[in-house]
Amino acid sequence: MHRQGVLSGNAVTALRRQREKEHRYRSILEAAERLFCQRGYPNTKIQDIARAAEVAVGTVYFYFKSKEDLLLHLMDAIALNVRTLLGKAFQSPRPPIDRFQEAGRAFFRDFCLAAPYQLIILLRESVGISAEVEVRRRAIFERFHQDAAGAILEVMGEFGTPDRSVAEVLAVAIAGMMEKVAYQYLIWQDRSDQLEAITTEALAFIRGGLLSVLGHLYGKPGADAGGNAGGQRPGKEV
Amino acid sequence: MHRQGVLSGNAVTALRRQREKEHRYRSILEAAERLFCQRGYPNTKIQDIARAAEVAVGTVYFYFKSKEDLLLHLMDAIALNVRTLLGKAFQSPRPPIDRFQEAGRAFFRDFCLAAPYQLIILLRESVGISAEVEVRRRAIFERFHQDAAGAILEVMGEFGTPDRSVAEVLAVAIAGMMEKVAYQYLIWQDRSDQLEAITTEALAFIRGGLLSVLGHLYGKPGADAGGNAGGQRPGKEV
Amino acid sequence: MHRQGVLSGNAVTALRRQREKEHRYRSILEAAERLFCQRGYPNTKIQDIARAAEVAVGTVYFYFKSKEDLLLHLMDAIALNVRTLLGKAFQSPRPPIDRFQEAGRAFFRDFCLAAPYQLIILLRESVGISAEVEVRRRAIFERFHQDAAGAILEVMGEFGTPDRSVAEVLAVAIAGMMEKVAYQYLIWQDRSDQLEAITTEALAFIRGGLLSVLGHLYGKPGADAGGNAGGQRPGKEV
Amino acid sequence: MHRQGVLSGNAVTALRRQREKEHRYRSILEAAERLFCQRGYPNTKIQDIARAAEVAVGTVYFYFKSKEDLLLHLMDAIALNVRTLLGKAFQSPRPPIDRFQEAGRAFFRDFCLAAPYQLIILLRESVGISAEVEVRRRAIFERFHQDAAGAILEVMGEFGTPDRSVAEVLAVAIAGMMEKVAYQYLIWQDRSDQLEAITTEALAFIRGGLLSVLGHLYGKPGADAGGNAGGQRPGKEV
DNA sequence: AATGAATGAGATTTCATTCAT
DNA sequence: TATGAATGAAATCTCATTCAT
Repeated sequence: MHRQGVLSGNAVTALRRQREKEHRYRSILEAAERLFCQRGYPNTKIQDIARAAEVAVGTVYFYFKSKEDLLLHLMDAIALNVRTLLGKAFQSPRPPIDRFQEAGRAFFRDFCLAAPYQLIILLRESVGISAEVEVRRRAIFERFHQDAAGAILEVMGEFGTPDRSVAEVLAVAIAGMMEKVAYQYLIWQDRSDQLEAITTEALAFIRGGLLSVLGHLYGKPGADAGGNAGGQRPGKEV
Repeated sequence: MHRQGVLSGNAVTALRRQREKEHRYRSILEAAERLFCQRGYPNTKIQDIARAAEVAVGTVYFYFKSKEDLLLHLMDAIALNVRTLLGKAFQSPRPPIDRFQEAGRAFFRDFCLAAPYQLIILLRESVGISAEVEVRRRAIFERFHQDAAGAILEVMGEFGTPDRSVAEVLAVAIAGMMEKVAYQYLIWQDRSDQLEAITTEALAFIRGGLLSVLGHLYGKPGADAGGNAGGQRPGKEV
Repeated sequence: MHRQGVLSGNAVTALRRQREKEHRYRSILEAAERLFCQRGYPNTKIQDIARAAEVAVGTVYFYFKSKEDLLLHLMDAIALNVRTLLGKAFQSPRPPIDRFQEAGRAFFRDFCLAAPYQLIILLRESVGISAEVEVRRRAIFERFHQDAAGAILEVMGEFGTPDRSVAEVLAVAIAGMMEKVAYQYLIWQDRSDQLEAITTEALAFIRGGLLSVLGHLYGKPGADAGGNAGGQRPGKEV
Repeated sequence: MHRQGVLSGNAVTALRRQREKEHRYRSILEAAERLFCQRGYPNTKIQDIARAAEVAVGTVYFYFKSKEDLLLHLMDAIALNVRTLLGKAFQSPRPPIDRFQEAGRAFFRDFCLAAPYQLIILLRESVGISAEVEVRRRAIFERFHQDAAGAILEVMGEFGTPDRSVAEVLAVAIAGMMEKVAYQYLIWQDRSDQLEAITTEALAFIRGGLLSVLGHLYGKPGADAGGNAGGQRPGKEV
């Protein structure tokens, strides 16, 4: 009815609709995220999600093919979030070995603490749902591992010829460690207030393990001098 | 009527029945273990379990209160199995730091490889089922962590005054590493044939990380010489 | 888009839907009423009700929380029906004692004969189902008794000071009589064709009993000279 | 092994067994009676009854064909009990009309108060179970009604020619009253301490009603001076 | 006679998904 | 697009009854 500037009323309406649509999409995703964490995926009904997102059940199905699809979208969004975060840390201008510390801190501080629901979805609620979800989980973690392995290869490059297969095992080990620490101290216990100290311990462990393995691998007996260098480490870094 | 020295017919009968009862109980548990792993807990119907165990549905419910109860019993049996295994390794007469390697190898070789279904139940199928199952999971892992922390405290004892809270964080980290490596290389990928090498890498990482942290903690700059000492390690141990 | 004076298409649609919803609700209630009576509550499966009401099983559960809930709603509807009926009779402009006859006739003619299924639900199918159903049953009958006691108190008022506790016992007794007569001659035997006569006997009995008790209560000697007097009454009335 | 008197050991054993058998039978019946009342027939499992009677499930089935059969036996035992009780009262040497009072008091005092579980089985737990149980219930009550009708016929005999069909209606009405009063004041409310007074009211009501109806029937004027009070009324009503 | 483990048909209830409006 | 009533397949669990010992 009213025209504003150059946009016709319809155009304005279209824009608003677009905005509302995106808003709805996000509402649903957020409601699902929260409810999956609070009640568990199998105990969360589409009805609940619809109610929480203030839309009708049918609307959920307009935006997502199925309940599982909703979970998959959620997982993707979360994965993107983590990866972006870790990506930045890994691109730090600091020495390769330190980038690890940075990534670790980012993981705990900017992901686990900042978005605990997402952590829970990734580590608990998406486990054991179905073959397809498990495939997606695996793909997501595979990418994390590749990123981490890439970072390790860089560290290796400073010692000698990088060994991809060793790097991969180490990447998996490191990822496992961090996931478990997060699960233990943020999901099972709530020690978010002591997370700083816990993070420091864990990262020291990782750095030590890493340097030790590399030391052996490349026969640098003083390799762990890196640990020495790191000796001053804990306090300074990050 | 009664013969002295031999069991009366009734006694023999009673014994046999007892045996059969236990056999049925185990049949059901084993069928459930297999099916939960193959199809996933939520996709396994009580009917399937009954069929696989060659009993009637009602019989499953005679032995177990509910499907969840069946899972809990399964988890307990598995936990007992792992703990017994690790317990033996941790009681080895070798130096504390080496016991870790031993426990690690036992975990991979005697548990993960020997009973992959149990590994899957523990790490995947019991995740995200219900609050009660999660409580049990946590309790089980808590015990593992305590065991590992105990072993770390012994290692610490050789350096100086043991610090329980650090030991716990390290125990969690190490457990996480091993779980993840097992999940990645036995559940997601099947690299059981390369498990030997993977185990070695992982354990070297753990030993290195451990010694490095302890070195710093107790101010032994050469701590990582431990890594050196460990240098002889990789090849020999196991 | 909108026409003044008539309902817009949407509004018409909404209205029709509302009507259909109510229609379905009633269909289910009626199907349940019939089946509960014909087969008995425990032998009536939700599936049967759904089939009879021409809806899906899930639809029954959309309208009613559970099978028991369905029964409770049914009981409430029936109770409302009876109470309305009796209420009208009790508000008759005739002398209090006559209102009883009126209510009695209404009960037999307009309720028992007109809606035998409802009678059966109230007296047979809702008995012994569960504690909750029993509570509801009791509440329903309690209200009937209060109504009847109220009517008795009015009769008493014509004799002297009303005595509530006596009125209540009499109300219960009268209600019991009528229920039993209905059960015997309409549920157990089918003497609906002779109900007129049976009703007359029963109501005469009630009137006689009532007057006799009141006579004694308010010290009208001879009131019950052995039933000497009642003579004029029964034959004529009704 | 031991002989006593003339009975051989086997005979003694046989006797003991017979005693034990009867004891078991009664234990089961009593356990069922109690549990049916406490939890309701449908919520009582054969298992529960067996446990309460301290026998095995199979033993219950040795003595009773089915759960329903158990209930039927229970009902029969109860019916026998009531009938015996009422029979004695009705055979009293007192005037026929007074025998009613006696039977009424016996019902409330010696049956309802003395064996509330039996009352509950008869009035609540055997209702709506199955067609067969309902048939038995009806047969039992039919017999009560016949007994009562017989007593009424005797009363009638003192007035004139007995009218069986009227007697039957009155019997049903009286039975209904007493059942309802018992249900209301012993099952729904517990007013067992005031039962004396309640009984008196109810019996006065019955006597009054009875005499009034008979007065009219046999044209004894003055039969119900109480009716006198009501006297102005009767003709008009209804 | 007594036992109690085993049976299995069957009922209630749930809930992801659809689709007419 | 959005709605929400309707669907119905499917799964858990119950429990009366049986029967080998």
